[in-house]
Amino acid sequence: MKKSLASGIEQYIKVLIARSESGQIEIQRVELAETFACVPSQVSYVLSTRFSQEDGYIVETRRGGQGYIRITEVRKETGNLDDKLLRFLNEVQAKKLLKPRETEMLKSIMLNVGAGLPAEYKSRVYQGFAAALRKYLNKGG
Amino acid sequence: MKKSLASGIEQYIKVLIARSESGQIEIQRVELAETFACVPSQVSYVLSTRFSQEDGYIVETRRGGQGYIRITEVRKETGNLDDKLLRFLNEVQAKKLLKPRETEMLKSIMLNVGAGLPAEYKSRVYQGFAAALRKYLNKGG
DNA sequence: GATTAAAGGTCAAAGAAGGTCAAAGAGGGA
DNA sequence: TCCCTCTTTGACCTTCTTTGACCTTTAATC
Repeated sequence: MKKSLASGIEQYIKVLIARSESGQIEIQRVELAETFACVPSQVSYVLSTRFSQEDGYIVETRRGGQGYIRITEVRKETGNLDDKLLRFLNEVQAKKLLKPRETEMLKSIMLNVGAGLPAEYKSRVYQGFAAALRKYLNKGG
Repeated sequence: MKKSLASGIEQYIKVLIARSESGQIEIQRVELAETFACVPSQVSYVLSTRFSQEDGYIVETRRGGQGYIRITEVRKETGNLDDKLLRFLNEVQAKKLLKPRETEMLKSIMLNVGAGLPAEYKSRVYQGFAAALRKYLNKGG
């Protein structure tokens, strides 16, 4: 059974991410399309079907000259900032302090905020967020 | 990943400011343009897109002989950022994209997060938050 | 004071990405 | 075969960047 073009691109991206120390890569849509000899929108298709937030990835893009597509893997290793944040929010939700929709919203927002920050600030912002959320919940928000 | 000319100039200016004790620098448009081998208006472009008041800078200029461009980093005006964030969230809620409880929660959390940040990153984090929230809402969260 | 040179300002056009969406194609299963 | 889903393509859109021609302001010079 022949692998689809989409799967090929998917694998390729995943290898790139695996090889990166940071779990984050930047690609150019046209370049990747050229590599696979396909139209650029094919890359968009792969990103939307296999690198969604539910799949554990954050995708940020920039248009114009020197534009890029940045893909960040939200890793599951303990000690990882993103993972810590997710576990924290899960705990909070388990205590019925947040509704599911609220939890999902906060996860989505904070992971996206974090993806755009250099690591040294990400930690700080996440910690500030956790403190702020605790404070909010304690006040009987 | 190659950076755009605009980003390069942006970073260069930010380094100059960081190195200055006063948080204020003076440059000459033509000189900077020559440094980056580009047209002078490119510098104007960078200033208008990345050194606006919203971004936390004040730009003053003087034409004629011995003209200059003075860029001042504003560090105290953090209250405006809060106001802006609150207005943004109010607008979002007015569009019925967030429930009142959610809006209040986000306001409380983000103001607290912001309070713990050095002014120069607060703007960045708030902007990232706004972008992340928009992204979340667009996906039909 | 008038003139000229030396800045910076503006704006629109061209260029360089990525985004979107719908239509056509390909496979697999009932 | 017929359908349904996933994939592939391409036309067209939006956003951000780069460049250049032309304008305005200010200082220096005559």
